[in-house]
Amino acid sequence: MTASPQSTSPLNYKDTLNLPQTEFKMKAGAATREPEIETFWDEQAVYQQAMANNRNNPRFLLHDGPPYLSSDKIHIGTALNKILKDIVTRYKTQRGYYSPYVPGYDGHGLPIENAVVKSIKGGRDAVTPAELRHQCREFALKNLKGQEANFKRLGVWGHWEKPYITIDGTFEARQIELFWTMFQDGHVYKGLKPVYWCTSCETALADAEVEYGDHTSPSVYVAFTLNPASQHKASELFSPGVTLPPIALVIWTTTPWTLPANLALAVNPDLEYVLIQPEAQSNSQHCLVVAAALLEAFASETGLARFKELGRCRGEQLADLRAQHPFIARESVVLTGDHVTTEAGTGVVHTAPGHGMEDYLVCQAYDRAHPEAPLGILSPLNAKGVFTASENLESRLIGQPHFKANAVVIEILRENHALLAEKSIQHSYPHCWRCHHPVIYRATDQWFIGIERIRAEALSAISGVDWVPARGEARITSMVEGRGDWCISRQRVWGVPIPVFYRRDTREVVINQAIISHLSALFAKYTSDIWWSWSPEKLLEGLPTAEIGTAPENLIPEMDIMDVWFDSGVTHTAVVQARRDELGELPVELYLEGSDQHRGWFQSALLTSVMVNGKAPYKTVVTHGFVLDQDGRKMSKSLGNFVEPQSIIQEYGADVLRLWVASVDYGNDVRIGKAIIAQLVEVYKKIRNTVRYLMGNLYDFDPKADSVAYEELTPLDQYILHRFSVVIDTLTEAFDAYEFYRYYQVLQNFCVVELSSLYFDVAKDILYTHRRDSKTRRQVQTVLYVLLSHLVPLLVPVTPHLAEDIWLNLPEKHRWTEFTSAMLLPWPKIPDAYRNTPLAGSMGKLLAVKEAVNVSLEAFRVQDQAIKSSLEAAVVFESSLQDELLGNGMTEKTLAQLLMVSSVAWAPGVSETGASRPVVDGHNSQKPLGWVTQASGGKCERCWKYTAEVGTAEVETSDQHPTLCADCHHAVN
RNA sequence: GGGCCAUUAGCUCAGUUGGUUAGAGCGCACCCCUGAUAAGGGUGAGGUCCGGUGUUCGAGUCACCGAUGGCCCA
Repeated sequence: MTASPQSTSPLNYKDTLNLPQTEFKMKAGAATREPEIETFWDEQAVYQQAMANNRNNPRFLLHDGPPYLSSDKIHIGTALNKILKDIVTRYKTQRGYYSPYVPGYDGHGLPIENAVVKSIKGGRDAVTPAELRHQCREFALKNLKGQEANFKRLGVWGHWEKPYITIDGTFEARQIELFWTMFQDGHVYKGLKPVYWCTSCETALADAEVEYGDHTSPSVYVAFTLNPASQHKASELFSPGVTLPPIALVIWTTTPWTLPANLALAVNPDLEYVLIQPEAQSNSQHCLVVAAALLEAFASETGLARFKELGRCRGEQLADLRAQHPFIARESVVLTGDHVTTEAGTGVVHTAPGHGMEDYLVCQAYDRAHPEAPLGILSPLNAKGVFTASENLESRLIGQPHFKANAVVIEILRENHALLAEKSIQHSYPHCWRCHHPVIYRATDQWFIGIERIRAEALSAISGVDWVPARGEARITSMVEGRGDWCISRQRVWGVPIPVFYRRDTREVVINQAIISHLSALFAKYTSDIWWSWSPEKLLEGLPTAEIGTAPENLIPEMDIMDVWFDSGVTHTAVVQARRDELGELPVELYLEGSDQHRGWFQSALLTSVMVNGKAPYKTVVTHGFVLDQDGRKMSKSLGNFVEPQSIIQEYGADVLRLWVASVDYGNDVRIGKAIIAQLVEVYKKIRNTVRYLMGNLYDFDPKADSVAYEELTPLDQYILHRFSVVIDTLTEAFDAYEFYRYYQVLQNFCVVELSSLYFDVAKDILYTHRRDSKTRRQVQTVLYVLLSHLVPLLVPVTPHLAEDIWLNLPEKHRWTEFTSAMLLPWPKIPDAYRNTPLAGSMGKLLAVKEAVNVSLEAFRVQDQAIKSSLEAAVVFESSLQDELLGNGMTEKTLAQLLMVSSVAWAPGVSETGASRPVVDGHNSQKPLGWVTQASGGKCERCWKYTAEVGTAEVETSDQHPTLCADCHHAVN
């Protein structure tokens, strides 16, 4: 490279152009840039500033549902949830609402307890409950730190200095106060409920703590003979007018030891049942009832060779018949349940509510419908699984462990002629995960919250809430309509204690206002850990015996803890109400969680809120679906299809992940994967480069001094402003309706179609080649500045890092407010004058012509190889179109600019001459609108347009620039 | 096994109360530019509207059955 550039070199003219200048990088460099920006936000306390700015405005409170602290990492679904929330609070803040966001964490519960137990050498028994709780607390707090860092790295803003945590002493203090409130109002009661029980470990097990494995059990068929009144009814049912021998319903069971607790027989209301009479010599003197579909299997299993059918009926007709218990002086009532199937057995199910979950549920339903004669629950076993003395129980059974009781029961059945068949089978059966012994269902004392009394009120509260999407209302309504009482007892240690004592002498429950107030103050100070490490005497120290009701020495503390759903359920009061000075009154504006929370948090919050506050805790509930992989499959270890939010952030940045959240219709399940992220990266770049173009071309523009009045802008300028106003309206509507994917679609479309491919492309010529301070250039810059100043705030809710990166790269003169951070920018409002529908109509026609010209130019370029750049072409339109294409401020010059050709001319009845291509209206191809031809004249070395002026004597003699057109000649001088 | 939901182009989304030839952007292919340059522009090809049956003059849209996937429950 030795030759110096010649004065006529085109390269020289490049230096005379007004090319873009900006410090704003094309590449985001998110991995390093985003954390810098987050540090800036922390240093500037932008969240606190934003809250302070809106402190006295109307409130919009989104109350955070607490993620569970079982891990220090966050799942992609949690990221989706947090980002959605962040989009909402940022947008509402921009709209002027006071919209604080207090992050929450859920820190009690079995998964944490189990994880900690696993890490302890020697397991649960190696440590005291107090020590175990200490470790659980450490574990939860460690995870909180991890999750918090992950959430902040998503760009989520909020009150990170003071989140709420369900394991805080102050929270626990509120929680037992709320328990007391419900207790006082009669919502809390003690009852029996079957739970998985390991008689070897003598402990209750959660569902997650049982493992299934093979087990050998006796399989017996047992006859339950109807009592006399029912005998008559059944007889009429199956065989009217005929006197039948005694009728018995036949059940099948693999747990004969549960027969002493039998209280009912369940049939399926929709199944057909058949009554048969075995022929003599068989081992039954009764007529037998079984499901018709199972008759054949039943006959073969019991060796019933010959029998005759006496009649049939539907299950629901059997309801309310009463049978005699085969060996206890008690009746067993026939009830109906959909859980009865024809998969196995007889279609009549032995029902012992103390020993089976379905049995329990179906009996609860029966008791709700028959409050005058409830069945109740029987479970005559102690913690070791040994039969205890109970009413009418055979003495042979008392003292027997349940697994030995099987043989005794079978013996008794045989003696009583109730045993139709017996054998041994192998089947899948639940076992304890610790000792691997078979487990049983055993009814134990549990604390419940009654639902019946508040069900109607809860349902009416539901109908007053705005559910988004709307189908959520039907979902939670049917769940609340059908649910039973809420068992809040858990036989664990990592949780808030159920704050009651029992008297040693009378076993009476002791709880009162004085005790709760006292405990609450202690919990707030020391946390509920003291329940496990302090004696009742110490817990109640300073409280007069008179206020307790008995001497502290006479008290035993309840050892059950509360269901974690109770913890998180009451945050409306334990957090929002408790911090009402900061957060305001209930109900809050919004709960926003995954759709699984219809059964979880939405419901636990609603029920507790209705009980203590008499209303729903929220005005609106938004739910989102689950995150699946790009093939629509659930993420699982075996498929190895997990998408980690951290890895996306590391590679592409949090804003790309946030853009993903904004791009999907979260009302249904959403997908994520490599290809989807790749697409979002492209869109992110497009938006970023759109802004970069704006910034680069405004470097010499002072909005105060250089702006051009709207009326003096060109039609294209005004059209873009019109389109932009429509876009902002649409985005606002989309955000108000929580339809963020519309934001994504519309914003992307605007950047691609209106800006990049139309306006920016056309404007380049003016921006680069016209004189710096020319009016034409200032017109364009005026529009660019409006776009920039209104676009940045639009980016804040979804891509805050990008918005801030722009703001920090903006020169002082381009900042339209004095805010230190883009996060404080209000939502944009565009002047009404920019809405110009008539202009949009006329410009629409011109743009259709531009499309048609583009097609012709493409053919001219590719097929004819007549041009390369479109500036090498000119367009000759049919003269009659002149009125349509010009006017309204449009001239030949601006029309050529719009079409990006060198010139536009008119000719009557133009026809193909030489190298040319017709311009055809796509919808009406009969006659061409005109023709594209090669531009005539010389190429201006500066603006690259072809004009007759280049090289003419006039230009040549006047200065040193013989290769420039007239316009450039002016611009250069 | 039951309840609820979803399924339109490779991807993300539109498709009015049933009404012409089902749209957009991205991606892809080809081409242009090299003065937004790890950018920009143009043109074009992509659809068994998950499948089947039915209602209707007419179905992506309504009804029923089924498939796949998801959530909740058992």
